[in-house]
Amino acid sequence: SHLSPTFLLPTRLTPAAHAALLAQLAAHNVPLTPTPSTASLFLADINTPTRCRFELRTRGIMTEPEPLLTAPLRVVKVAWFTECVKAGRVLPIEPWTVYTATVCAVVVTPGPSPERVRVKETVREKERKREREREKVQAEEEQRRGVMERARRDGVRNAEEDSRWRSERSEYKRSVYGTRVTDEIIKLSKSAGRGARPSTPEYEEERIKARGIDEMPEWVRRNVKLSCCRSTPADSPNADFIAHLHTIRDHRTLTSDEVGIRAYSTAIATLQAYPYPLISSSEIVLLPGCNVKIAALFHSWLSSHTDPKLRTVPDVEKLKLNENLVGLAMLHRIWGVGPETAREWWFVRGWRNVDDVVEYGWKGLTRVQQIGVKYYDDFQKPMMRWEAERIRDIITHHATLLLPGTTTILAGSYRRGSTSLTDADLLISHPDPTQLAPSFLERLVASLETEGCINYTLRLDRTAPPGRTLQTAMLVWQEQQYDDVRLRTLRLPGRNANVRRRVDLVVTRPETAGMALMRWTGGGTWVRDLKTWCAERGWRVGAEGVWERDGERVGGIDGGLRREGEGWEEAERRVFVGMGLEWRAPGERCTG
DNA sequence: GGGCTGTACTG
DNA sequence: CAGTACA
DNA sequence: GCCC
Repeated sequence: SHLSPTFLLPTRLTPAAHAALLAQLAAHNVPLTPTPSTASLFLADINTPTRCRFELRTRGIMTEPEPLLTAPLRVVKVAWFTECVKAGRVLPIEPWTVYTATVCAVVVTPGPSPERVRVKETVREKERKREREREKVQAEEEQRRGVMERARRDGVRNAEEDSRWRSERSEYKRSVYGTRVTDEIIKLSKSAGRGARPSTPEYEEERIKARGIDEMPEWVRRNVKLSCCRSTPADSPNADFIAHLHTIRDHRTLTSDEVGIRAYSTAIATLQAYPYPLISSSEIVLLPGCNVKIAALFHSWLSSHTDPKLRTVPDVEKLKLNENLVGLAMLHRIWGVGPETAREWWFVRGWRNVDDVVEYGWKGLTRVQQIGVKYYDDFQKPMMRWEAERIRDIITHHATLLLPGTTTILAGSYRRGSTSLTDADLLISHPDPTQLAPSFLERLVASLETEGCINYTLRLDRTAPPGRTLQTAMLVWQEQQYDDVRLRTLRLPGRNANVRRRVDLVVTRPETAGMALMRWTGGGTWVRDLKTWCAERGWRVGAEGVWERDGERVGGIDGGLRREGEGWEEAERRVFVGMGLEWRAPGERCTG
């Protein structure tokens, strides 16, 4: 045939589809090449030039886009070939061409061939892709910034400013305000578009009212970056703005942008700890973990409307309306479905709702995903505090029958004081270290199963090697109806209408009760920062204790449970002391 | 320019 | 090993 | 995205 050497890219094709297509291509005398580097025509199920470039690059072929007429290399939709077969003749190739380019280098990569057929990309590849996209955007930003920088240098900047530029951090931040911050603000208020009011008056106003660093809370002045070293209450005077940061973080979660998740979590935790209503974006850059980006978002929010209740951030509103993100979030709410699976289901398999998942994919789901789908609605329903208390009381009753003297405590968001909960976290221990057998949790779960309180065990730690006595179980709970037994014995078609609840059980030996309580009380960023605090001191911290980097338990940290009943919090206090941290009540760990 | 919490199960 | 789930 |  007159075709150029051709290669079929396996991207997004199942192994079976890939093989079938190869056979069909061969049958139609398409000149297939065994390696991509010798091909000049690529067939692929890819929709964007960027992606084509990426796929070729992962195969060592570096390309630059090139106009169609002169390009020696092109990537064409597989559909072109299938349409040709259908039509019985060679159709014009142009409409199906996704990417045309010239090859600037071919890198022979050692190691495993990338021609493994994959159903989906690995996380690593996606990270790399995101990285590239981000770099591109950043380069544009830098360019724009450079222009402004030069303009400014012509004018106001002098030697004194220049040295301050590089000085100590909060100083640095203050001097930066007026340069990078204003750039960001100008950029954003420009992009804010029609709905935005002119930004200059607000900006001038901000300058006048800006809170100085001397009026800031003590932890800001000391530049305390870790949330475990400050008080973070559940209520914030800036809750409306913080909600927008949550939206951005959710987006970063769905795109597996670990770094973005960290950055926004840190910023959220800081603002959540900040006790005053924010007045200006200049105030924000003085806060640890917040810099020009967060400040720009705040400015965008502040200038979006005069009525605080009606303020928005245009970029965030776009995220909320993005149907892909809305769909991904919906799938992600299924228990057992993380970002990777959500993306695979939404983009590759095209499932648009939970019913699609059931209809087209049920058999392929993991066991816990099936449970997650089955109780999708129930698991979204928030639980009241009294429900968690009931669950605690029932489990405590069973545990005490198995082992008298057992003590329990509700941790998680319950302990932090939330009024509505997504699950119940119950810690279980016993003041006598010799009493808790490794099989205790298993026997407790079995006992609750017999009683009919547990529908499913999502996960149960069965391994109990010597030295490890902390065990966890994740359960699906349904409160029994009082006449359930009667219904069962009389074989009446009774239906239990109680909502299924997620319950996590943690059995800890008394020596590690304080650590375990700290860990399961959270919140997320608080625990993360706690580990950072320990890492900075060369300690490794697990739920079972604090260890030197290489093995030995750190002396002076005693989180032991000494007494029955009220011993939990005292054990936790001793851990704070041992770590050199100030005690924080659970209600002050609401890092969001 | 490199780093970002740490652990354990499931498939 | 990758993905997910805890807080 | 922010920090060192």
